[in-house]
Amino acid sequence: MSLRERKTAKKKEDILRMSVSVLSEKGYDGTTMEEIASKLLMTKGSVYYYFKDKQDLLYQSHVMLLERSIENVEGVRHQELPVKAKLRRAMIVHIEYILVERSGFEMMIKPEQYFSSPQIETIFQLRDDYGICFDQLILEGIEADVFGSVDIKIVRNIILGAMNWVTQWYSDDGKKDKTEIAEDIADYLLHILIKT
Amino acid sequence: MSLRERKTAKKKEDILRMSVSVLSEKGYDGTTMEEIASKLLMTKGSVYYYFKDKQDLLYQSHVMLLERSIENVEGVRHQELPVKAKLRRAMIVHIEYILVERSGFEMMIKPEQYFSSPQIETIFQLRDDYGICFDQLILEGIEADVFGSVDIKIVRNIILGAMNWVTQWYSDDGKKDKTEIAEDIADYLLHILIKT
Amino acid sequence: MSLRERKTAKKKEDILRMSVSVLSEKGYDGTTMEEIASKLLMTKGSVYYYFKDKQDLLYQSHVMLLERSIENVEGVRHQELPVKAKLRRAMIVHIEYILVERSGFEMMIKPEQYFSSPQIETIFQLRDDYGICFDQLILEGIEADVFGSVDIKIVRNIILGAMNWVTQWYSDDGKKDKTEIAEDIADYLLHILIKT
Amino acid sequence: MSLRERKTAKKKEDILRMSVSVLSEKGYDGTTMEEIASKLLMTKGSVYYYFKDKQDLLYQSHVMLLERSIENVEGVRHQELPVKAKLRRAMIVHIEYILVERSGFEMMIKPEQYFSSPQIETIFQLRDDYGICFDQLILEGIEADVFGSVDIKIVRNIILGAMNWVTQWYSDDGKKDKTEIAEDIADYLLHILIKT
DNA sequence: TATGAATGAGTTTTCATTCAT
DNA sequence: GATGAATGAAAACTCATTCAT
Repeated sequence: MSLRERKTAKKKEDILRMSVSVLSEKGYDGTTMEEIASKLLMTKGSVYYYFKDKQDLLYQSHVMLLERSIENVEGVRHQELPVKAKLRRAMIVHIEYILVERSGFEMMIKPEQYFSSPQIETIFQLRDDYGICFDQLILEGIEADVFGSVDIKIVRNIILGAMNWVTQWYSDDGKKDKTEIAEDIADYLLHILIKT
Repeated sequence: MSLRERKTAKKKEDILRMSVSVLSEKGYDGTTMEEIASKLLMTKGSVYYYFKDKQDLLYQSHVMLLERSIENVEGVRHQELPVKAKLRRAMIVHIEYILVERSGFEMMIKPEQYFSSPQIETIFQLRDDYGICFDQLILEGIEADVFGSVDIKIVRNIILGAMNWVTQWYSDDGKKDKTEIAEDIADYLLHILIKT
Repeated sequence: MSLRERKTAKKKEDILRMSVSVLSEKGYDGTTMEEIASKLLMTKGSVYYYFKDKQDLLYQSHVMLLERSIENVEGVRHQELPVKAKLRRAMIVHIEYILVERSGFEMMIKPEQYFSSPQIETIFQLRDDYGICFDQLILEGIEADVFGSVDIKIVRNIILGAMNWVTQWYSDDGKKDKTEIAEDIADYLLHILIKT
Repeated sequence: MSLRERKTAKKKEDILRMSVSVLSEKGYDGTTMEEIASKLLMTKGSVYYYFKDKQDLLYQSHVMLLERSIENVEGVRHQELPVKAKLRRAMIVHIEYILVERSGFEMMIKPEQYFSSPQIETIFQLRDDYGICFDQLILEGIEADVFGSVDIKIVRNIILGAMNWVTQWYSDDGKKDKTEIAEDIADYLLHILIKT
């Protein structure tokens, strides 16, 4: 990759990162291109140099977010850890990521509303991949007879829902910090799986 | 209340109900007043006769939804049932309601994005009231020594998150119907609370 | 005129009076039918029973105002007074009327903007009649050799302009009351006419 | 100021000028943004690029008009002329300006109707400044013992009223042209001031 | 007569998008 | 590559007016 290409890629990423943050604060329609641009000290026109249209920007932001999340969890999945600890870790990482970015997962809410055919498939695919990461961690536990034989799909979604909801209620000024909250949630959720 | 007044109230409710449904399908910005109106075989102007503006319509829809949810759960809370069964029932009722309204619950996600000061407080109050219903059910269980002594706030939010997330993944054409899914989720979530 | 007719006429006048006052405070476009109606504790519909449309209401308000003004000045014109005192009196009456109604003459400003052919002629006719009242007072003075031989049309308009402008600057909380101001203005204006 | 900036400023002024003219012909509410734009061979959108909203456009038009008027009179005030001639000149200039712009002075009538707090103060300030120009010319005359010792505030307002009213009755097809009318009015008004 | 409802035409306003420079 | 300008389509909202009861 030439210097030029690298510069462009970097700029694109900057835009995406900012776009994720603005988008998740104000929502897709609440955010204007003007706004994203001006937060980056650019003009609208420039943003259009890097992205085809607003759709495209939202889409790529979305994909970036999902890919990062997957990387996070995949990272954990390949660690050498007992299965229970591994799932626990994955949950903690996910929650922390959400709380740090404080963002983005709201915009995951209704992808059908904003994307259509070629894009929506990718999104769903990534979402699914993400779910599957957890499925596999659960499956591993069941096979190791550490977890009870639950309905994986349902339990996975309970876990995802409980975790993603955290942005709705967690506040920095409570007595627990992000990590403590993440640990607590993870521990409670494990109760669903642990064999007794 | 006179006949006329009752008719007006009825109309308002019709509009609210439709508005909830369109709004939750297309989102706040994706929904036009035109659309809501035409689905009710009215004209925009008529809708504006009943509601000050789009904001107002959205706000009242939202409030209606929350109030109904509270009624639902309160209804369960006053039933004569063993505490565990009661919480289970409350969860099932909540999930079924969400799935039936398939519904404005997405717009519950970021109220700050759409409402401001005088309204947002009411919304948060109602949300809180709703949460407290569950808190009390949990507390009852703890006091009856049926549930372990969990951190109520965290567990309540895990439960709410897991339940609300259901709109994201449940599909009518799976092999389980709404009630079965609701029961399954409730049962799994009870594992978090049940003393072993 | 039957009782019924008299009642109707009375109601019409009430509406006109209120309409003049609202109209002159908020302007033609700034005033809604709703507003006029509600100030009279009526509904829009009722107002439409008495007046064909908003146009008509404005027009008749306008005419009422002009006719009253003419009556005022005509009243003075037929008094037995020396010509100078008579003109002075007419001016005072006019200014007081304007200040008491605190109204209406602003809406005289651009009749062409609001009225068209059949109506505009009447308005102009009345306006003219009003001007002519003053013209005749001036003429009387010239013929009596009390006033210099001025260009009547110009002087009349100077006088009208100076008088009508008073709503723009007179404030009740100054040290002079309405009558004093009216007298002062009248006296100064007479300087234009008085032979030296 | 760069070329670009100058171009922008020019465009803004063009819009203002056109807006003044349309506004004064049709009144605030009678004028649509569409109309202003199309007279400038622009689209509505473009006008909004330069002005925040209709309010803003009207406001700035108004201010421009007032500022120009002040400049006009100030220009005269600093000429080397005998005081009586100077006031006469100022009046003529004012009347001519009004008749040429045939314009926006109607909207001077009820600024409270269209503007509110931050704007209205500026408007009133400018109006006042304008009045003060005349006050000073009058004062000069009194001090030079050319004018009698009149109540300046009242006389100033008589003069302004008489002059501003001219748009109501002057018609190009009469036998006198704008300048002649202006001179006549000025001369008559001087009678109020001149010592005898 | 009076009125609550409904209507629709008209206006303001916003914003993603394009494009010449 | 970047940007200021311009555009136009879409949406919210207003209000005079009508009409059945």
